[in-house]
Amino acid sequence: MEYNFRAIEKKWQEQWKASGAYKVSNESSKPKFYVLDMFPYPSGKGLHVGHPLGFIASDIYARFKRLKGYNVLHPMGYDAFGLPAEQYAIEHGIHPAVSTAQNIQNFREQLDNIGFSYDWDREVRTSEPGYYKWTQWIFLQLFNSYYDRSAQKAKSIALLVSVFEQEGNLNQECPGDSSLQFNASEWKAFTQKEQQDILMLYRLAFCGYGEVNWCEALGTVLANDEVVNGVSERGGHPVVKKKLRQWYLRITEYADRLLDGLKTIEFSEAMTEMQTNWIGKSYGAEIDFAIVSPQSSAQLTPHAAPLTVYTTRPDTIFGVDFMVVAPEHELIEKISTGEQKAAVEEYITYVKSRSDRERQAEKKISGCFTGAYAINPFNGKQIPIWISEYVLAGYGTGAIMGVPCGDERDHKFAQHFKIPITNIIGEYYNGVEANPTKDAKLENSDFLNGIVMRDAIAIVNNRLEEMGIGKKKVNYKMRDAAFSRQRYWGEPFPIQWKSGIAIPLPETELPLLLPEVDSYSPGPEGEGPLANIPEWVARELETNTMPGYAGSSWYFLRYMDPHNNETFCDRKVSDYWNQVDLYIGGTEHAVGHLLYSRLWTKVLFDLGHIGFQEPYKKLLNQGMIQGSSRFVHRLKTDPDFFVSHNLISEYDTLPIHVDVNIVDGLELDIAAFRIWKPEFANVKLLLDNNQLITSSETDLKGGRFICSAEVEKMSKSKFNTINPNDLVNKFGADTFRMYEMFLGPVDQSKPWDTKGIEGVHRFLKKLWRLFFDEIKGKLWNDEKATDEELKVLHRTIRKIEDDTERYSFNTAVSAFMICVNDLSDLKCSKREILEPLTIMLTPYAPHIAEELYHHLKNTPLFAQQRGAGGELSVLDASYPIFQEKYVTESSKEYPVSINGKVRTNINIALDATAEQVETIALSNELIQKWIEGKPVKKFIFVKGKMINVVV
RNA sequence: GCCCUGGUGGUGGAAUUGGUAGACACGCAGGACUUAAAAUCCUGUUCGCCGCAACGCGAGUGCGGGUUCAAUUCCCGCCUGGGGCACCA
Repeated sequence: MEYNFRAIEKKWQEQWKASGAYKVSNESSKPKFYVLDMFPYPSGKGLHVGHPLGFIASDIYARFKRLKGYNVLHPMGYDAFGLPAEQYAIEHGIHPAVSTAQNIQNFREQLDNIGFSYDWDREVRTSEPGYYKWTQWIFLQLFNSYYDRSAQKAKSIALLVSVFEQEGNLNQECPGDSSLQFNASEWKAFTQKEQQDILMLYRLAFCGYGEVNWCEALGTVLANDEVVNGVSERGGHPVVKKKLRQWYLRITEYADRLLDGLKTIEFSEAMTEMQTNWIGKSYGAEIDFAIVSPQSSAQLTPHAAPLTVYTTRPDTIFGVDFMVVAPEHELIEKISTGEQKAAVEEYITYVKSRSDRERQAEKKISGCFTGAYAINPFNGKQIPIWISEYVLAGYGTGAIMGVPCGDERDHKFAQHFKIPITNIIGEYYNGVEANPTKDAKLENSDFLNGIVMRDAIAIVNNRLEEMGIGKKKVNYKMRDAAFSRQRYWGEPFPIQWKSGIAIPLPETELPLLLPEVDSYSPGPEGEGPLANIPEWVARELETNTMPGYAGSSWYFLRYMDPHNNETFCDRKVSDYWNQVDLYIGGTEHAVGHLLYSRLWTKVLFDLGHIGFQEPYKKLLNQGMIQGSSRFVHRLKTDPDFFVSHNLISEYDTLPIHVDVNIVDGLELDIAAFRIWKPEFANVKLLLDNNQLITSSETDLKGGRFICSAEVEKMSKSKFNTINPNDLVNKFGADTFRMYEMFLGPVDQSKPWDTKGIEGVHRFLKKLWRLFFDEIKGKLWNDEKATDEELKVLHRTIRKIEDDTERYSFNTAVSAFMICVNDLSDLKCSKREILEPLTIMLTPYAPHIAEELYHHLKNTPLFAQQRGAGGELSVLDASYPIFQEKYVTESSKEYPVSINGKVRTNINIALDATAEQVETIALSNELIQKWIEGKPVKKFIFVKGKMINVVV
């Protein structure tokens, strides 16, 4: 009987489906465990081998926990709204709902192939009305809430209104406009529109104006991704910044809580750092500088408005040699003087054509003097005001003070424009590069001279506050999250506009269904496609739709209670399942999805809808599977002539992508190549041994055609994608699952390489042969296991359990291999050993495990024990328990090194004392030889590890 | 420009992070079985040197320093692959 994986896998997949083996109940006496994958966007390209890496890891962990006696929630669904489906609709006229459904079906087939343990009854699709009804509902919660800063939590906006009626906004600083102040009677005197405009400045979901990438030629707004070098990626049309009405989420109010929450969850250090950097909390000060402009060469005119800069280093105020304001800064127009005006305008025009990204990455220093000067409030020094693209309008006040001796970028700026540099840190500054130290004693700093910079910060802050020209200020890099898109394929906002007032739809009218449209093209004036629908516009409904991250911000909750029509998720149910215990996905969502879903969770918590405020207890990042592309090299002068890679230095060639599937290692399958594309059918190939072959020749004359290789993103256009289906067909799901894990640590990025998959497949066949012999048939028996066999088993139990628990799936696979190798050597086919092994293997290779388990259990004895009709599945077996007594050793082969070099091994009892060990070791002949009679300086003995003799 | 990650045999990786570098697997070489192939099994496989061999010696975890009895692991300085950026005053 041989290992017929195709029949076995098909049989058990059907059986598990029929028996509802993966159905999960919300009620159980077992402890709960929630394992979640980042749900995929169902793209038209289908799954490639990179996708399942995380899915397999989570499936292994979920099945492992199930065997360990947990009630495990392990769902899957689709993040089904998104731009690609809309793009596809524009190009092909196919409704996004239709193409999305097709893609989902395709994904599902691929997923089913691999044998995941998802409870498909809980599937969610964010684009289904039954789902987005609740996305809209949560949006209304956000819309109807504000952030109470003193209580540090979200509260109902109705509450805020009653506060305003009693005391105005005296104790409720306005997050949208900190200068806004009114008392109770003023509030009551406002018109309804005025009141609503004010409330908008408080709401957690609010409407405002913001800049977007606008492409006039395409008549649409573009994502940053779609803009390359100031033009649209598609078509290369110019893109400009345009202000549009936008919805936002007031995530900035939650900055501190998002920061604090990181301490309560297990994210990787890198991930925590990324989120921390994104939030970007900094402590500094805002300082007002008076401005003067020369009216004539002799006369300086003061300006009414000051230049306010934000700095984290007020202690360096005497080192300020110039100011830089962002090119968008509103002051520029007022302060730039006649002589400089033209240059300033020219510079601003140049900057406008550039993206923020380009501006930041630019190595070349650019800038323009405005002609105006700021006055240092402490010593009256005139400081030139420049504009430069490296200062961004969106951060701080959009203006900085340049301290060249302490900041590298300022230093380069000063050097480039030959601005004299004031040294305030003495020998800490070497004149060549800036030194951002806080340890220097200040010099050239008036009343701060001799004070350590670190201490000077508070002194300057106090002085500025006394003078009324500065205040301490905490700043965040993070900005409020833009929450609207001028697109079709997303959730409609449940908002009507009446006389400029946003009115939420009553909950009873949810879901507000996404209407059918004739065309998916954008609406007029940068509005979304919904603006093209007369009925929609007539109802005065919002024409924007929600962004992709809306639906994914709360999907983990819907899985818990997916069919509930009364509420997004029953509170009792969310109390039971609680946080996601293990969340697996890629780092690409480090700051987007992961931050937004944390925000939504906190708001839902504040409003009392759920009982926890961090969605994910533990996050595991899977590495990216890269593609390993192959290239053939073609003569530049002759498109029908290809040169083997080892010879290209002698020719002028161009690399061309070739399908990795027709290259074995680096050797091209020439016959397959000629068939691959018709244009290659008759080409000439110069082989590695300098033999030239033409289309008619099949004899390779002992040569090979060698390709070159490069690691790139996995993508269809690079012909380096591998479809998991092909591998599953060839080797089976169990082999595929184990091979993906065997590839390396799950969190490490690596290029895909199929060539080792045979080894894993051989392992499963070898395991099979412990159970069955081709001639003798059944091998397993009920003989008593020997100590040695039990030692092999229990070592394996310890290793697999430990490795699985710490997500080291690659080493677990190798532990299985070692175990099966050992058992084969021992010719052990005893049930006592094989049964626990089979159970342990279940998370990794469920199909073969179930098959073998059933063979083992297919005896009258077990049938009797089970009773009539008793279901039997390895999925619910109990995990073998490790027993120390089988693996304890009494002695160890100690490596002995002399002066750090290992010279020999000696076997010493583990319970030997240090003195005994020293005596034994030093009397050893070989060790004596190496000591060469020299005195022993030091004898180091690390129990259970090694011995080192220093002479 | 800034941030985060990696760099170990021919290849993927192991060494649970100071304590025997190269587990496990691929590939390769040789052999057994076979008419042959597939499958399977056995042996060898970091590099260099000496040698018939056992053994032995030396080098070795990107490069150069350092700390230590002991460094893939810790520190300093470089080189380099990959990923991300709204980067921060």
